[in-house]
Amino acid sequence: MQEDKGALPPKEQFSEWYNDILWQAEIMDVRYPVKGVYVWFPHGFAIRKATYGILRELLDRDHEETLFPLLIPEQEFMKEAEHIKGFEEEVYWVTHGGTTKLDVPLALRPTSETAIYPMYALWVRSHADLPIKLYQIVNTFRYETKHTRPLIRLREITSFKEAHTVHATWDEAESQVKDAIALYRIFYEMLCVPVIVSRRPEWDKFPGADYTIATDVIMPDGKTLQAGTVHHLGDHFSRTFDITFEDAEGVQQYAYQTCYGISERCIAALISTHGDDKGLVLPPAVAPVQIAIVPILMKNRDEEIRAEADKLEKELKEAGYRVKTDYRNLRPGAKYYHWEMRGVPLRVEIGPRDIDNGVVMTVTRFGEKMTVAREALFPQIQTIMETFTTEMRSRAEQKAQQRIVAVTSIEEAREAANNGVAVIQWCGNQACATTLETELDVSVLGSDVQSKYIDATAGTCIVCGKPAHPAIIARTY
RNA sequence: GGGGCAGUAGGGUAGCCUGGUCCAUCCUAGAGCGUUUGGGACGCUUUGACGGCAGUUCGAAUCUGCCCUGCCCCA
Repeated sequence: MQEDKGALPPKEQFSEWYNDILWQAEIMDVRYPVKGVYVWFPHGFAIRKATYGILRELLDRDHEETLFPLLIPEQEFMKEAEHIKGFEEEVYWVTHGGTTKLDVPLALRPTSETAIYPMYALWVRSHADLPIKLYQIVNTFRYETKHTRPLIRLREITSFKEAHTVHATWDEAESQVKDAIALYRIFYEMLCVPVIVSRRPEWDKFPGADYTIATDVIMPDGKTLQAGTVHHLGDHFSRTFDITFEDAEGVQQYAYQTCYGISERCIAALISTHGDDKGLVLPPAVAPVQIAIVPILMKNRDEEIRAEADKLEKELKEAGYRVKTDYRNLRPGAKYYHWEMRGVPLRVEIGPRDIDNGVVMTVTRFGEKMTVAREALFPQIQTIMETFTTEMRSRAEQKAQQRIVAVTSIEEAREAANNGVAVIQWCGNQACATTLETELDVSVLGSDVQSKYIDATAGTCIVCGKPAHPAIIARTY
């Protein structure tokens, strides 16, 4: 038993596992010599491309994609007081052009409100221009002072999908918030990643928002990862940036806005939710290689086997699958480990015995082996892929459910939050939240929790005993 | 923000305390040739490293300082 043959640390050691899998499954190269910024390997980038393809497809149904500049002039950036306060310690400033000091310092966007909204002020004239629903997928910069981590806490976020909408009324904006949450739910459903939706506490909302709804994912070590936020901006930014429209009666009104974002944390959630001791496990929808064909080459029948594998590859590609045939000069076992590490959902083996019997061997990433008649392969493969996706989803759901525990005392909460998400009753008072946060070393994620595993029944506050509603607490990334 | 530990081929490491024989060890990986192939193949040949700058010294991977980078703990 040689353990160190490219094997991962066990997933129970999540931190080590995570760092290692990024390297071994060729997702990110962390060796770039600037803190907090990393390089996408082609395989990781292909996962990103497929994942963001889904996100784009969902958004494109009623949004338009756009692209705003990376640089934001200081005077625009400084307009919204709360917004600045939320970001001022994290902004990178461009102060020079060559050796010349700039008259106006330029911020590298930490998020694009202050880049987009001055333009919205120009674009929005009448109620007929509304609603506006735009999004962009861009890189953003934040000078993180805490520990940076690939895909999770970055100084350059490379894959920030941010949508910015403008509406005539507060209610219409709220309805957009609900649409956005629904959209994020579908997105994570397609990644087979369970999420918990909740309303962030007042002190934790987006700087300059009326309120913030967030989606959290429970990681294998029990900490939660914020993997999507939706903000109702009210009219704070429209007042600041003077985004007004003429209503049907001819009166100038301030517009109402929302914005919502998802970053490459969704990839971190994808990897962490599904991966196992052998490597990545990817849903077929985002797997760069959906089917790996491993020909079992024998010297005396080499050409015949290659011809069969080629034919199989051609047919699978014509059926629309992303397929790779592995002709490398390695033992078959080495190839199995290779593709398992990279999360390929289905492996198809074809060797002399199979050819003689008119079959192929199929093996899913969960290790389920099946001999399938060559003639009957096509309907079978589709079924296998669908069943596999369903199985991924239910395994992930089960793990998530196990980590969500409703509790009625602070001691129980300590225990539950140490292992996942504790569902408590909370009166909504910040003092009670602070008590919990400091005593248990957790964060109050939010209230108005939307999850099928969490009961919405009211009760009494776990800290002060006053009337309360369910809230969730956890250790966070 | 505070404290601790570390940086040696592409990856993982030995050597450092006690400076010299270290043109730096082992595993892995890469390249070439050949034999192999139903769960991590084998043989031969070969490539490749002391984070950066300064200092101490006859001599530095080894000691000192600063910088850069990474990891861990605490707020």
